[in-house]
Amino acid sequence: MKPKVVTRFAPSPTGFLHIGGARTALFNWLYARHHGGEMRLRIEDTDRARSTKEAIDAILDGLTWLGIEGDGEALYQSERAARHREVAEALLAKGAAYRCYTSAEELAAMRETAAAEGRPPRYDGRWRDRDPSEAPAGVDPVIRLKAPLEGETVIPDLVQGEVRFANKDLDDLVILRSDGSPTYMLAVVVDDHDMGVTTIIRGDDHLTNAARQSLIYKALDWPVPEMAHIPLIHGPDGAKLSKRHGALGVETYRAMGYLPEALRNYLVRLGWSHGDDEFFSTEAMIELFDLGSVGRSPARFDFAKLENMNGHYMREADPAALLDALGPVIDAEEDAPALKAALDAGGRERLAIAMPSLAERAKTLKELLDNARFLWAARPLAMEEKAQKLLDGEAPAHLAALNARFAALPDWTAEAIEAAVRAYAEEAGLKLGKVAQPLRAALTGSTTSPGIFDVLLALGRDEAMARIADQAA
RNA sequence: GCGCCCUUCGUCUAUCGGUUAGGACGCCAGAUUUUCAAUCUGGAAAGACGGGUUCGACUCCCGUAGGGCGUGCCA
Repeated sequence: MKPKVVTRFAPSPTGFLHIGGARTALFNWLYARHHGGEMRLRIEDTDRARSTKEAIDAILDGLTWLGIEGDGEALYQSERAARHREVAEALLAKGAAYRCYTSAEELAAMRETAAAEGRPPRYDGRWRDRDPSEAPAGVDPVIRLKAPLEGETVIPDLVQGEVRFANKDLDDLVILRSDGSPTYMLAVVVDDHDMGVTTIIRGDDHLTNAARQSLIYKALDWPVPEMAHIPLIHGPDGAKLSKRHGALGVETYRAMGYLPEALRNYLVRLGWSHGDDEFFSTEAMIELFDLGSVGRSPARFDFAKLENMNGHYMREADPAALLDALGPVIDAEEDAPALKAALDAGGRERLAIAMPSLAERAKTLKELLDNARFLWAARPLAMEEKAQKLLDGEAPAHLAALNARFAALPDWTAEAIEAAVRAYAEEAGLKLGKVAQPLRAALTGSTTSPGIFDVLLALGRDEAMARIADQAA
């Protein structure tokens, strides 16, 4: 029987959780869930200078928002330095590693000559077999792995297939720095092993590292975990995803009004497919996800498709949940304070009533919010040019007549409102549009809005009639 | 420079030697409609290039071009 699957997501907290990291986390999570296993979290904060508390929180918050939960406590790599050092010493003791006293200047010179001679810049192994007694005084050595000189290292990758590296191309990497701290290469191997990780799923920018790490595993006589290197996500222009090209923190997507389920669905389809299917519930994703269906070519991030999916999920969402999700979007608005004041002054009630109708026609919560602003706009409404035109001719008279009918309605319900407007149109011998458009203009100052009856209802009788009166003859 | 990876409509992808190369987003046209959105119908749109292998290649092999990643006492 195969051991329980354990995957891990190991971000380095030097920035925020960007879209590529989010997808890596998602794949790890799906794979673990699919196999009834666990996904552990590890914060790779070895680089103290560049790791910040804010970044760690942003990553954790981002994962939570996306609905991706790690199992068990998150491991902080920085707390494991002693263990890393211990493993490096053990390697040294068994002769699989050695102390190297080469200075930074020597290393630089080495690379320079290599470049000049057109050779790959690699450490030349000058301390590999040197006697420790030759060590220069006062120099703190690093510990390097005594990597094999010949043969090849094969990574049986679950996504990439068998990837081969000639060992001669892999030099003796540093595993412990001169200050006694572990390098990433060592720390990753030790932590993955100690955490019981069975399957490593990460970006294919780590593919070369996989070979080096594989060498460390072998030197330690530890089993090499299964690996899957997934292709990176590129920006819309095909260039590497950078801060200028869509590599925004997930919290930015939240502020832009995307729903986590939509982002997740979009992300899972970037690189992974299941026939012609596009939409997957969380359960379906977990059930169907497998690494064999992950492609090997990089994908471009496409906001248009994300928006489409987001619209889909917004239409399906619970209106009350949408109202809650609006928070971060409102905070990101330039006029956030005024907006909140308007919402508190009755806007929220109107918004709640109009929500189903609003959600139907917006692709993001940001768009929804923009479309909702007429709800709490101050009278007299500013008229768009095209809206103003709808108020010409007979329109003011019709508005006045409608207001009279509205005033007489016993109840201000969707049914009553619709019946009244339709009856008026019919009696006046007008197509509904002839009545609805002027109404829309008077009520929203615009030519586009949610369904007119929904607008009437959301505004409430008093406000609606007041706005109509402003434009009536 | 060297190593590794990649290459089907504009984008995400299906295809796992034999298909009119399918779907989705976007785009265009039409239908519907109280506007917008949604929805429905239809349309334009792809195998980077050159060689092989094969009865037959998008699919396998080689090369070229293009792209990506790596090449640190960063992670």
